[in-house]
Amino acid sequence: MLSKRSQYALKALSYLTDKYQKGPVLISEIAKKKKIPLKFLENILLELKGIGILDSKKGKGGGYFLVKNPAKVRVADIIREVNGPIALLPCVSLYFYQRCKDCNEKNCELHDMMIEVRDATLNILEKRTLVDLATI
Amino acid sequence: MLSKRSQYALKALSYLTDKYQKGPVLISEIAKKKKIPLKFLENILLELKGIGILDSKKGKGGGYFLVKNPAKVRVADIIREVNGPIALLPCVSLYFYQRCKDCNEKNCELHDMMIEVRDATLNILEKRTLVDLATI
DNA sequence: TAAAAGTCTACTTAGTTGGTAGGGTAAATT
DNA sequence: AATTTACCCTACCAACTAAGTAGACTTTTA
Repeated sequence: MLSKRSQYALKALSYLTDKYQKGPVLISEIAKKKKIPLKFLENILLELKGIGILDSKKGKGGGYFLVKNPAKVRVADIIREVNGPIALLPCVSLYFYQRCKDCNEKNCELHDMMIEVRDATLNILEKRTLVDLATI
Repeated sequence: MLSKRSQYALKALSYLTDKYQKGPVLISEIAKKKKIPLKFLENILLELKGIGILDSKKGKGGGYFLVKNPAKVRVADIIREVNGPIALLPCVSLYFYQRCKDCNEKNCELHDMMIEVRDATLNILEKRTLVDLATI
């Protein structure tokens, strides 16, 4: 399951995609429209700014805005950043790979099936971008 | 990600599938062969017995054994029991459905995509059974 | 009746989730 | 230059989950 944090991140990005190239958007506006706790959202947006998807402007007339083209930001990458691995096991994760101790992958009963699940999931999440989350 | 508990459950069931209809298997044997902490495994097997997949026999010559035909036990159902929902959001889960508060599904930005991911995953996990996890 | 084997209850330790509170700091407007 | 607006940062917290550990108890069978 995705964390609330991830859900909120995707929803906030959806809103900012709607407002792409229309100037900064207040955190409080996003929070209200997407029904996200304000201070929690603040923290999430900061993380997204940290990885260069968003930028912000201070002072009057400030707020957050997308800096990357939303058509180029993949949903899978947002989930990886905010939520963590997409795969069901660390030993089949592409971005968070960790060897199983006490189980060599070559003859692991679960390995092949989990690779399949991962690929089926990525086949969807790596093809979707923020544009697919836009509501307008 | 799957919990350790789920991984252990699947591995233990894999072993018991190998030994299907060959009499009870000691917890300690499963623990050793599959490298699972003994007391943790004990607890997991008890849960699996509780849902009627396994049964056990006490005393000397006792142990655990599969009671269901392993070809009829779906991996998806084990994961649901031990790990919980397979879907990424409660509002798209078939067995653990919960309505999103503050977001109506009809016009939720995430809903359709998450349904797709769920179906792609189930398409694999509901077709695999314990027989697919057997090593012999 | 002793030994083997599963059953049950309780506890621990560590980490994560989903927040809340409050002040600090930078920038724009007046 | 002062003020306001709005982002930035640190700390804290309660509840929950994961991943075990410990130890006593009960049942079976040789």
